[in-house]
Amino acid sequence: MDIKNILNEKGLKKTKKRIGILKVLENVEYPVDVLGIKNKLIKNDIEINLSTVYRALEDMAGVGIVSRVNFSGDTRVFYELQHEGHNHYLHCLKCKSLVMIDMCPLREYQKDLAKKTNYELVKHNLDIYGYCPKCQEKK
Amino acid sequence: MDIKNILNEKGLKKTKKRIGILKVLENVEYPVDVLGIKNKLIKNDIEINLSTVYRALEDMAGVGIVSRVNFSGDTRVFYELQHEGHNHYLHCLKCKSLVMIDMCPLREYQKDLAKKTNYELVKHNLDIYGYCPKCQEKK
DNA sequence: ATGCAAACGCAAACAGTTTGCATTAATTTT
DNA sequence: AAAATTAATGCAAACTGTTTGCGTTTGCAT
Repeated sequence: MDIKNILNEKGLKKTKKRIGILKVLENVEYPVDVLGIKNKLIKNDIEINLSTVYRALEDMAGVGIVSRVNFSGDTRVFYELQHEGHNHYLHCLKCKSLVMIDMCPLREYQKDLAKKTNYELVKHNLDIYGYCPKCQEKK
Repeated sequence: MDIKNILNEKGLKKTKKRIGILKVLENVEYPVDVLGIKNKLIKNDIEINLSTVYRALEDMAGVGIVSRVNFSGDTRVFYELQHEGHNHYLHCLKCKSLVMIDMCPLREYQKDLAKKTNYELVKHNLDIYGYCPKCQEKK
């Protein structure tokens, strides 16, 4: 994703704060929530109001620059850059750690399903929950 | 699931309100949110306080009678009876309709993944998003 | 029937998110 | 390059969904 131009290309204004948000998302391994983004910006000396972060992300999600993610048992909204592909996560129910799953077993399945149902399918979320090796020991 | 006895079996007290909640969940096609449950109870002349619904569901989720569900772009928590199997949903992004997907392509995949990662996997969420046939016409 | 713990209602607190409005900054027009 | 236009921002307040403390009620074991 070309952070330098994407905002203008999508009809949004290219501001320091929005670019800052995109850089945060670019450097982060997992989806971040709004407060997390604000905190990372402040570490980089970019003062920003929470509602600005909310609005920027909503706008950018609207034009497909970022996408919303949410996880079971957590009411917060997380964001990530809109990936060419898509990500799936393995969650530890105890320590809340997150591991990305590379392989997606659903591409073919989604195609079949689209045919059967006549839906036009655009994305899917897959999250798998369990206990990581460390937390199994503790149990 | 045997609504008559499950509460006592799991060490919870069998009250009218909790039984009412379970009956609501039994008669509902899709996961319901807490307010939805309260409204359905009131229609059945069961007055109940919202916090009672919250606490009852949390307790029942704790002992595995019900399970929490959440959907992309909606921060509310939904509940359903804990199924022997599990459910996956097909979401229309426009009209927000929900269709249950019977077949789960992930059973084998989850087993493999558990072996590879040494996680003890307990559940997964799969939600597929797109546009239903009706909403495709409107576009 | 009595006593104890769990379940309940109510009000208040809380967390995350959204909104209205006045101000500032980015892009467009001149 | 300056002026005009419109989007983006900060701030305070509102709002929604959820949680908590506490006094009262109910279910259930004794």
